[in-house]
Formats: sequence, structure tokens, C-alpha cells
Amino acid sequence: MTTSPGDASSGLAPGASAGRSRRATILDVAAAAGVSRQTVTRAMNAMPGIRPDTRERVQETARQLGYTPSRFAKGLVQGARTSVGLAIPDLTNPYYPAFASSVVELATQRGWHVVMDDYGHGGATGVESVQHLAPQVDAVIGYLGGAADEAQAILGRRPLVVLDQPAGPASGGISFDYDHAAQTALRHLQAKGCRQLAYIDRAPAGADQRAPGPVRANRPTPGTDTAQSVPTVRGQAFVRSAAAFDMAMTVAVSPESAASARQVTRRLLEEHPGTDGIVVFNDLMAAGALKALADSGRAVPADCAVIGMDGIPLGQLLTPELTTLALDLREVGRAAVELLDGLLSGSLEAGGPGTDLLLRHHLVLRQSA
Amino acid sequence: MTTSPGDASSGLAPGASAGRSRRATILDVAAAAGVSRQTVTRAMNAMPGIRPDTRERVQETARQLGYTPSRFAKGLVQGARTSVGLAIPDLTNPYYPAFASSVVELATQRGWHVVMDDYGHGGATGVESVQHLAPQVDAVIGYLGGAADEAQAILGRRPLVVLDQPAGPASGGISFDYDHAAQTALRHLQAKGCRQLAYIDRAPAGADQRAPGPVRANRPTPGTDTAQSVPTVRGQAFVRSAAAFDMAMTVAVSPESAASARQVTRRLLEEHPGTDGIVVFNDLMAAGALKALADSGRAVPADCAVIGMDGIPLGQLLTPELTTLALDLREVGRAAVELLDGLLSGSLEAGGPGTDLLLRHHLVLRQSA
DNA sequence: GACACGTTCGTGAACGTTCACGTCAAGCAT
DNA sequence: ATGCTTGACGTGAACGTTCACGAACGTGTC
Repeated sequence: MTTSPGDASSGLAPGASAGRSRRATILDVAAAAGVSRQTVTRAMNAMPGIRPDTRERVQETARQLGYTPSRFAKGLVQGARTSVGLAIPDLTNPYYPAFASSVVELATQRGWHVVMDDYGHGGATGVESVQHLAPQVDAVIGYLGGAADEAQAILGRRPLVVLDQPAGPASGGISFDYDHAAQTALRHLQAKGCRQLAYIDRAPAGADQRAPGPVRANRPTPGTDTAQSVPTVRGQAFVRSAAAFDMAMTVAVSPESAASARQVTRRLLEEHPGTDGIVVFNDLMAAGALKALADSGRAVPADCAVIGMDGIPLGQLLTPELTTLALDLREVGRAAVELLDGLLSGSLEAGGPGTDLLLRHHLVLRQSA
Repeated sequence: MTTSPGDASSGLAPGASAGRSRRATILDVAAAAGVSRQTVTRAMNAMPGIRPDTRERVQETARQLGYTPSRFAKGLVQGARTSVGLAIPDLTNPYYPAFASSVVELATQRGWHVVMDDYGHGGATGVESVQHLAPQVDAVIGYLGGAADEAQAILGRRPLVVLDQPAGPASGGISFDYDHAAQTALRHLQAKGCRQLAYIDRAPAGADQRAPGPVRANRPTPGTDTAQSVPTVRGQAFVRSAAAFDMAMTVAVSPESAASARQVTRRLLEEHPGTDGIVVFNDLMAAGALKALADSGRAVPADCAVIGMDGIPLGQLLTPELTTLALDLREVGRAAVELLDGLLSGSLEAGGPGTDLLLRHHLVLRQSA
């Protein structure tokens, strides 16, 4: 004990500036300020029924003790402030932050907190993300990539809004009308005179990331099941549409990155030099495809048109500027939050009407097609 | 009431599937399963000392009642799982998600939760963001844009790590060596033969977003105070360096978006047609500058070189690919999390040595300069 | 048959805060 | 003096969970 009795600047209770001991509680503050718990509460929460000088004295004491009210004790007695989990596969893909930004904004407006998880770093799955989020949140919004049933099981009665898939066993779902998107894109390409199409799909999560997928010519013949070589529902919609439009379409598969898409597109162009129209899984990969076309000396859209998918701002910065099947991402975020809001407030019933939305892309014409 | 007495699949206590009443507590489960609180705890948390069949019966009961343990009660008795707030000005700028992604990854590895706030939507400030986060978190990491003192005051003893500014009154700070960055860039441009430089700075937050800032020729003459027309420390470093290298440099100011930067650059090029080297506040705005140069029919880098700042992946997708003063964003995130980790564990003392880091950009040479 | 022992389960206490009261004194009218 | 109001402050109870015990019940051992 080196504390001398005449110590200046600390006429407080013992242990006032104590180092690494225990967190200060409301009782410590009350004792140090010579008042009761309730008065401390009144001082800290700007409640009436306390004399201004008392309030200030208590606040000063709290400051000196480094007192911070326990959010757990507060939450326990007051009933939860709602906090929602946001499960995102990859913040590095500009699509997701654009969506997340909207969710965070609208959630904040409602006084919610957003606990974010960017899973997929260590190769985690959406379900693992929900598992990590679950103990901390009252609801989850997320791109889970399937497995909504397991996620809902983990959450119990707490609402779950899944994106890019129908609700299924989840509380709510927002999915996208890929058939409509595909038809819109192919109609446009057909009108432009494109005849030899290609679609670059995203490789499934489990696929080997090192070896870009095979380039397969899938001349769509009715009755042929192409599901195996076309990993995503998005891709399958394009295959269906190509058949309906009677257009030839090659499908290539690439991991979800611009660099991989560039490489895959290069191979595609070598094996199918006559390709005059390419649709790509998303805008990020489309950027890679544009690079590959430039590498091969082709002019876009004169030699080959390109259509991306997402509508992220990135597209406007590319050269040529990217024509894309755009989603209004702020709108998607708004839909998700409003759906969740309805679920939480009880004005919407899980699995009931209005919990399974279908959103449409619209074609934004820029230079590349 | 349409519930018939012979209803199957629900032999539980009354109110089992009750609609919107009260949240089920551990006591409800205990009563319904015919056991005690503690046994329910043991069943839910996979603790030993419970018979497998009991465990399963309890779990099933909990599932049916939709029981979810209160995170508040749990936290109160167990001591907090740490959750950190992440205050970000704008998730729409690709710089921030790249950083956030790294923070979320490393925080998750440590078992922390990340509460994200994307302030700046409604024109909120960093301090307001901290205010919103404070009741929910044990620490904050953030790009606050100054005002670290107020933020720290709100947080009390809880650690605060600020980015892009020295720690000051905050617990820890990570800042960037802009003088070094500026010297690196200008040295390169000088070697390339550039003689008429321009720097495009970001307009301060309070500035009118509609009217892009003035284009001012700041031929650096020693003794002239240019601080007023150069809003950021980043910009001031470039002005200083230009003076040191004895290079002419015009400073223009633009709101932080590619579209605005494009517009400002266009005006800059009209007023200063001889410009042969441009450095831009960040990569996003540099993308706009590249567009403006293309608009004016100039070749990059032949007619005019461009150097961005940040090192976000976007730069590689542009045409021409963007030379940039890159920050290793995963490294920045790692530094922030490790700093916070030290602060939280007590191995680092707030304001002590090692809490104020200075990171350096390195020049990534691509096509644009 | 007494004892020790392991397994399974239940009970008091505690976590830190707020809510709903209760108390006490001062001021004022009757 | 009495009663009533008002302002400032204190006290019991409750929120829902886990921790540290203790009780009850077999099961084996000597």
C-alpha cells in the first residue's frame, strides 16, 4: 500500500482509481457518491426527480470510477433492445456491402443493432454463421446459400429472413426471378444480333478453387438434363431461356472472383472463338470477362456483347461501362428489413402471406451490350 | 377455439404453442419437462451429469416451447462475451468493406461479436455512431474522422481504437504516413517526367455536396499558408511534398464519389490543360478521374499519369489499371484488432507505448502511371 | 449391514439493473 | 396544530440465468 493519507485529487472511496480489479457497479458509484442505487440510475439516465447538483456529483463520481452500466443487467430488466444478425458470405464482393449498407441504415433507423458476420473466410458455411450469431441476436437476415431449415432450427422461434432463396422453412424469404432476368437479357442479345452465346456461372462453394471449371458446350436440346453441369439456379434459368429462345449457349464455370472469371473467359474464347454474347453470373466476374475480351483483342460490344448481373456501382467505372441486370440493392435491403420488422412486430406471420417475396432484375443499358 | 381435445402432437403443458404471449423462460421448460432449472441448463449447454434420455426430453420440450435462453441473463451471470463496435462512414466506398472484412474475420477468430454501424447515411458523425454503439459494446474500432476525445468520453474506460488519426485521447490509434506516401508518388511522377501536377482532394464532410469545390492553382511558395484550401491532412502532405520536390501542383476539391471526381477532373483539365500527372485522394475517386481523362480524349499514362490511393481490388479492374499508393487493408484490420486485443487483455496500456501505430503506403505500379 | 462412491438431479444465492413503491422533509392552506 | 401536496431520495422485488452446493438414489465392497 503506497497510498498516503494526504493523497490529492481523490477524495473518493477506496479503490477509486484502482487498476485492474473488478468492474465498477452501480453500488460502487452509489457508495462513493453517498447516495442510493436509484439516485445513480436517475443521474445516469437523465430521469427527473433529482436535484441538478446531485446529478452532477453522481455523474462525476461515475466518470472517475469508470463506471459503465452493464448492458446485460439493463437488458434483463428492461426487455431487449432488438439486435439482428447479418450473415454475409463475402464483404469483399461489392454486392454484399451495398446490400449490407442498406440493411444497417434501415435497422439503425428503427433503433436496432446489427451484428455482422462475414463468414466464408475460413470456408465456413451460412449455418455456422447463424450458429455464431444465434446467442447474440433476436433475428437473422442473411445470404445463407441454402440450408435455411437448419438455420431456422438453430434460431427456434426467432425470425429468419433468407435472401436469394425462397423462404422454405425460414420465417421469410426474398428470392429473385431469374427466369425473368434471363429472358430479358437474352431477348436483348437476340435483338442485337448475337447468335453464339456463353454463360459464365459461379462454381459451387465446395468446388476446387484452384482449377477453374470445365467449359462445356450445352447446345440445349429439349429433354437433356443440363442441371449437373450448371451449378446454380441462376445458370439453369439461363439455360432454360436459351432453349426457349432457341439460341446456342455455352456454359462455363468459374470461382467467384474477377481474376478467375478472366481466366475462364479466356479459355472460353479460345475454345469457342465465335462467341458474340456473354452473360455473367455477377458484375464482379463480368469485370474479369471484360478484361479477357480486351486481352483477346476483341471490341466490346462490337465483337462480343457482355451483360453482367447485380447492378453494383462498379459497373459504371469499367471500360466499356457494363450493361447489367440490375437489382436495386437499397430496395432489396429495404424489403428484408421491412419483412423482418413485420415478423418481429407480429403483424406478419412466419410462413404466412407476404413473407415470400420475388424481386425482379431490370436491364440497365450501358456500353457493353 | 377450434382445438379439439384429441389433438395429436402436443401433449405438453398448457400454452405450449401459445401465440404471442410471453417469451418462454427456463422455468417454463423445467415445469413442462418435469425437471428443475439446473437440469434444463445442463441439457441446453451440453453439460455432463445428465442422463441422455432426460437431456433429449428436455431439448425436445424446449424446442416445442420455442425456448431461447436470454442472452442478458446469461451474460449477467457469466461475464460478458466481448463484442466490439465497428464504426464505418460509408460501406458503399469499397475501401471500408475491405477493411471491415478483415476486422470481422479476426474478431470472429477471437470469439468476439462485431456490431457494425455504417454512419454517414443521414449525415451522422462518428461521435453519434459511437453514441449509438456504446450501450451495446465493450470496445470500439472506427474511422471517426476526428473527435476521438468525445468518443472516448462516451466510452469511459472502454478501449477505443481510431483509424486514420493519431490516438490522441483515444486508447489506441492507427495513422498513416502521408508524407512518405506523397514523397513516393511524387518521386515516381517526377522520374516519369511529369511537370504539371494536380491533386484531387476530398471535400470536407460539412461542405456542400452539390457544388464541387473550387479548382485552385496552388503554386507552392514557401511561406504561403495553403491549409485553408486543402481540406485534408492527406492533401496537405501532398502540397508539402510538391514544394519539397519543387513541382507545380494544382489542388482541386471534390465530394467523395467517383461521379463527382469525374466532374471535378473534367473542369480541372479545362482550366489546366497542361496537367500531365494527377494524384487522387482515393481509388474510387481516381476511377472517376480516369473516366474524365478518357472523356477529354487523353491517353493514360502517355498524356497524363494517374495515381490513386488505397489499393482496393477495384483498381485492377479499371482500364487502364490503376497505379496506386496501396495499403494492405487486411494488415490494417489486423493491426486494429491486435491493438484492441492488447488493450482488452491488459497487456497494452491505453496511451502507453505501442498504442499509436504509423503505417505506410507502398506504390503499386500498374498501367496508369 | 455399514460404508464409501458415483451418478443424477434439485435448491439457495448471486450477477447488476430498473420498476413500483415508500419515506421523509418542507411548504402551504385550512 | 392539522392535513395535503410536492420534491428528493431510498428500499424491496423482479428480470432469467448459472454457480456452488447438497440430497437422493443406486451399486459395489468389505
